[in-house]
Amino acid sequence: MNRFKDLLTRSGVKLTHQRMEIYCEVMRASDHPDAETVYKRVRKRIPTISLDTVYRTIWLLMDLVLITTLDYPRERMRFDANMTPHHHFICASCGIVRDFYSEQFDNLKIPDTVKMLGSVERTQVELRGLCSNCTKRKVG
Amino acid sequence: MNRFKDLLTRSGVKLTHQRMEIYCEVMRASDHPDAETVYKRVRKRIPTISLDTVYRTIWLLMDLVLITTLDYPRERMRFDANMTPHHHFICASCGIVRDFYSEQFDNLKIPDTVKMLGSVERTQVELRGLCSNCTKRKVG
DNA sequence: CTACATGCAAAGGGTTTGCACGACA
DNA sequence: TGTCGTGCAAACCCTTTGCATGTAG
Repeated sequence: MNRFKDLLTRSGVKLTHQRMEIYCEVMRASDHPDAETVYKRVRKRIPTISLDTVYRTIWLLMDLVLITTLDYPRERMRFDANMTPHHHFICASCGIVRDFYSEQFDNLKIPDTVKMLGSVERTQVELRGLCSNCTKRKVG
Repeated sequence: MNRFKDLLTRSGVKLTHQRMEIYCEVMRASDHPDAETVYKRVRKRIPTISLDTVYRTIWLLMDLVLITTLDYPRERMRFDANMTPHHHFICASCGIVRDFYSEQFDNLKIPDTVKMLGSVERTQVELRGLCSNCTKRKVG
């Protein structure tokens, strides 16, 4: 929590109680809540908070790398007709997604802790980073 | 393509040229297009096609497990303040996402083919299947 | 004090739906 | 020929934005 305050201050961003409550709420949650859910929960403590403050704060926290999205970079839905086992390299900057193949990744040993959660039908590895194009662009 | 026709017929679904073109287009694409992009491309061959037919066909193809989404199950955006390395178990039926930890998965050896695509900063494994709740529900 | 954050309400944009017409089987 | 699929346009819903007010630093 102190780390949170420091980071906000050092980033030149104001420390409001809305921001603190929203961050706490997402931290506390283990169910990967959506914006609406965060909003409802935070409203128990700050009844006057608005949904758009939740959104604005969430994007702020993402810029500060304090939280992430479960989904791919903020985008519309994208589709894939490649139904053979494959994996994804995702560029964090431009959002491009490249398929790649790896027998090693196709056959990962499923941890016992996961077997208790349910049955696994598909294994997919996601590697995130900077694609070579975006790397060049940042250097140049 | 014959497999496609068979599957549609066996599913009691009509084989229209719109459906064929949309499936072909998603098959052919290697860039994980969104609905709008598929729409634009298919329109070159069927100028009168409409965007909502693209959407309806895409959901149909997903039900037939002929294509997938890059994203998590059709949903709103969800957030995660767990910034320590972790992985996800996703239930294909109810959409619940459970975190789990695995040092093996944290330290996967990156294939050389990926190193040529760009630099990897984060490795995350996604295991999809049926959670124990949904398994029970289907059996019961 | 002053710039930045918030709340409200309205706009935006991707996706879905109702309905009448058209086309596969 | 009957049923299902399509196109159109409007509805829907999540998310974003503009603006006046409030507040942290």
